[in-house]
Amino acid sequence: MPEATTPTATPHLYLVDGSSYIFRAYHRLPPLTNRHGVPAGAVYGYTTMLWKLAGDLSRADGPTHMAVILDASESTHRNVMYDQYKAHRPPPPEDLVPQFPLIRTATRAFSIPCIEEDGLEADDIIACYALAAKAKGWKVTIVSSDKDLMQLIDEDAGIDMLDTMNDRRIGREQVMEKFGVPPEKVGDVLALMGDSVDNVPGVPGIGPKTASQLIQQFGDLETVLASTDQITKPKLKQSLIDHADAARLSRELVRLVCDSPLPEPLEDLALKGIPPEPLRDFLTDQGFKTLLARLESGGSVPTPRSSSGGGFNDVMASLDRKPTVEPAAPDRQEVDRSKYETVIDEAALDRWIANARATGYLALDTETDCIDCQVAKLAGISLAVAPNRACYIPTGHSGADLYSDAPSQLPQDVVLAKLKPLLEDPAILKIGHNFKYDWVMFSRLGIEVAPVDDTMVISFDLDAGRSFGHGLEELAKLHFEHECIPFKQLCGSGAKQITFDKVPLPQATEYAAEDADICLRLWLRMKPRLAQENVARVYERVDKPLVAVIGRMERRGIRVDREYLARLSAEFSKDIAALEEKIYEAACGPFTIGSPQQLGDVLYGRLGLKGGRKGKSGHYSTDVNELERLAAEGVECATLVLDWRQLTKLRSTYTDALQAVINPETGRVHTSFSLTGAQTGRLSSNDPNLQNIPIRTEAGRKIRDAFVADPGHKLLSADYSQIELRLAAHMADVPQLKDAFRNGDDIHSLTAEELFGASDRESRNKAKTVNFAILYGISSWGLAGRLGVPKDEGKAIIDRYFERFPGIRDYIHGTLSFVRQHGYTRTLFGRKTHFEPNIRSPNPSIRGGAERAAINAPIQGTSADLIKRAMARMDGALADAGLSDVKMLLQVHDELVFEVPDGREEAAAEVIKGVMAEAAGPAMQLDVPLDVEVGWGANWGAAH
DNA sequence: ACTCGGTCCTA
DNA sequence: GTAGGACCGAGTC
Repeated sequence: MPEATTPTATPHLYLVDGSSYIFRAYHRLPPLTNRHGVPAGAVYGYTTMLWKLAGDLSRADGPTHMAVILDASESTHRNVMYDQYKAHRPPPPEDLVPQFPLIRTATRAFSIPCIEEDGLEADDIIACYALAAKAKGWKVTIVSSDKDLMQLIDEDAGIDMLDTMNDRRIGREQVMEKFGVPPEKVGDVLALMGDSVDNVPGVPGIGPKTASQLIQQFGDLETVLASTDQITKPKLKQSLIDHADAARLSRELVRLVCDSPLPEPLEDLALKGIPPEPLRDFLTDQGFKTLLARLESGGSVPTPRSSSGGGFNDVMASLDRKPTVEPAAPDRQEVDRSKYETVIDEAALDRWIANARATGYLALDTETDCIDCQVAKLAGISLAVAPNRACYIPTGHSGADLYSDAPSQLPQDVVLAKLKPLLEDPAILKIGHNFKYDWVMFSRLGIEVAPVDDTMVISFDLDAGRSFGHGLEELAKLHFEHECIPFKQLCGSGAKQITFDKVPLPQATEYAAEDADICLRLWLRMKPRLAQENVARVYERVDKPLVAVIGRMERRGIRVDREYLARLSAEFSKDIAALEEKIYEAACGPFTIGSPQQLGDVLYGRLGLKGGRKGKSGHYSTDVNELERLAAEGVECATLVLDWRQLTKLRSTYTDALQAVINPETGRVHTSFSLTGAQTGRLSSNDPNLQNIPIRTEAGRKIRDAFVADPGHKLLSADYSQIELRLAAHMADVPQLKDAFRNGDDIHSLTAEELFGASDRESRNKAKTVNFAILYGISSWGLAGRLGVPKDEGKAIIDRYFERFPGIRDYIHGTLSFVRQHGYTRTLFGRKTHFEPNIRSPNPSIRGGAERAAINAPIQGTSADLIKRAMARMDGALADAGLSDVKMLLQVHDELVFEVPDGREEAAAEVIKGVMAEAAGPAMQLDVPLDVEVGWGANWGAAH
């Protein structure tokens, strides 16, 4: 029995210096990302290292005990000694920051204990464990290459080091080779030479060579300092005399603290094997396919050395080992839903309010009976003040059906009256996830919540463009590997779905309090990153203020003329019916016109037309280009279908749909704007989308007329003229374009002159297309297609454009080289959009797409920043001008729509124009003016 | 009841 | 060539 031999073997403790490892792995490995798009190069390096170490478990001299040691906090006893300690260390690279938490995840996945302790650096913890193990006669291997730790090497006592980066064992001999002194003298050498990274001062003028030589000659630091009279070099002598105190301080700074109590007893670090289960999940989740394949193949699953033949059962046998030691840092505590409280009496509510006041901030979340916050009724409110300290306050729960009683709960007005002073207190920060929803709910209940932080917006400002969304559940999984209770589990789905107010309080509490708890944890985790990753300004100054501004716009809604829409619907229906008859006649029989599949078969099959293109689905393409081609060839059926499509589109998407979304209480349509909907920083609009109301065609334009002002008011529309081209001229620094905008010249005519030496209508149209192509990330192929010319000619035009406007070429090259290097682009106001991993894809079409998007993102994003800045200031500027009854209703990317009392149009126009035109200042001075065109009328169509 | 591709509306 | 959302038919569960 091999087991019989195990107890007699000397225990061997491996202490892994995780903190120093990831810095080195980061700099040595390429900037990989995991399948979530989060940088994971260092994590991957770390994982392979653990894998290798785990493999040593089966070796005769391999580890029996193992722990990973991490740095817990910034401040240690060394800062007390010397306030400059590590003071000049630059912040970690921003694509390393998101990897820190993953290091713990990886360690946990291997079921290896992970130790960190406030106030102690990893080096000190390692020293404590090394000496404790030595005292028991154990062998110790320190897995690190940190020179400070070389002080601990003591081969006679069985302490050595292992540098996994180059797979090298470090013993006394290697230390002698490096420092010229034995391990016990390394501290003296380090004290003399200092360390610029940790800001250990050392003695000026003394580097590794001199330090080593002096210690070899005199034996230790104190003797060196006492023997300056024997030193012949005058500079060196003086420096040692002048900086003796600095040398003594340095000696203390590099001394390892080894007398702290062990955070975990040595015995608890026993490691018999690596259970495959959490490891498999981790490797899958990160997309580390090579390691996963090795795990699945079973051959190289790390196995314990005590096992007879290794293999699966032995691995599983180690499942009963003590769980991974996890530090109790605030956001790392496991979510424990049993700690949540249901608040149903006033004393408890008062206690929670006092908790929040004492903390200074709270996370909160509202539960309602409906996802539309404009009509929803409140079911309850959850609060969280610290991880696992969360509660749910039901106020609107009813029984599960008509025959059961409502549960005991506080009345809504009591709860709101008690919460209102807290929620409106400017000294208490309220944190929500997608807080706009809650803001509108509270606003409807007469509470103006402020100040607020929104973790969804924070996540967006940090990680826009990465491969994960910004929903609470998704972020909980990503940042904490925590699975939230699915809403479906509580309320079901589809026809059998119940509303939240019918959920029994125990389950409702677990779900609702968890949301607030997770929101608070996300805030603790992400808020510091805003400053570290240099996006605090765009969050604080642009996006955060928009939460309440947009909440107000959504609450106001816009008035829609229902009868007018109904008449339009009827009109369209009549025309559609007539077209259908004609189409069936032309097609020799009825079919589903709305089915592209059937339409393709009719055109190219039954009617036998030629030249059809098939897409990847194997069906004929029947898009507008194909139908227009056929129509131009005189195919009547194609013309009819085009008309049919336009009218059915208008009817289904607009005239019918808009009538259905008029809020019965307000008689208005309340869209929902998403702050995180567009990766470039634009807003998006849904339920209904009011950012795609038709304008280009005659029939479509009629729909704009359905958006009307309240009686006694006008709708006023203000839009930026050619804002993206202006920004391109500024950002790419193109003198001709900037001059043209300053002089108010026609920009497309100027481009036509430059490109073609003429500015007739055809040349101008071509130039206009080229200008847009630039904004969208040009390709000769795409431009040629748009212009209907051969690819060569497209390329020639682009070349001429770059020749005439070299700034544009430099902008494109500069943007691409930046995004390739950093993985993201930035707007003028600092907004980031990430493009990893696609910007590095080996697939040219994916990479090309990312490149075009990256060229466009700074321009589109800056435009979004500008109008957002204008919106954030608008209500205040109107109020200052005595125009607080002018209401901002809609934003359509470069346009703002207002409702203005009759007679105030001119005054409002002046203020609005001013705010929009000055939106860049004072932070930014643009080289081009921002022109704003304003119009007003009884309806939106007339306001243009 | 859900997802996907095709289509088409906007800036 | 950029950025979105909505509707429909058709295929899947």
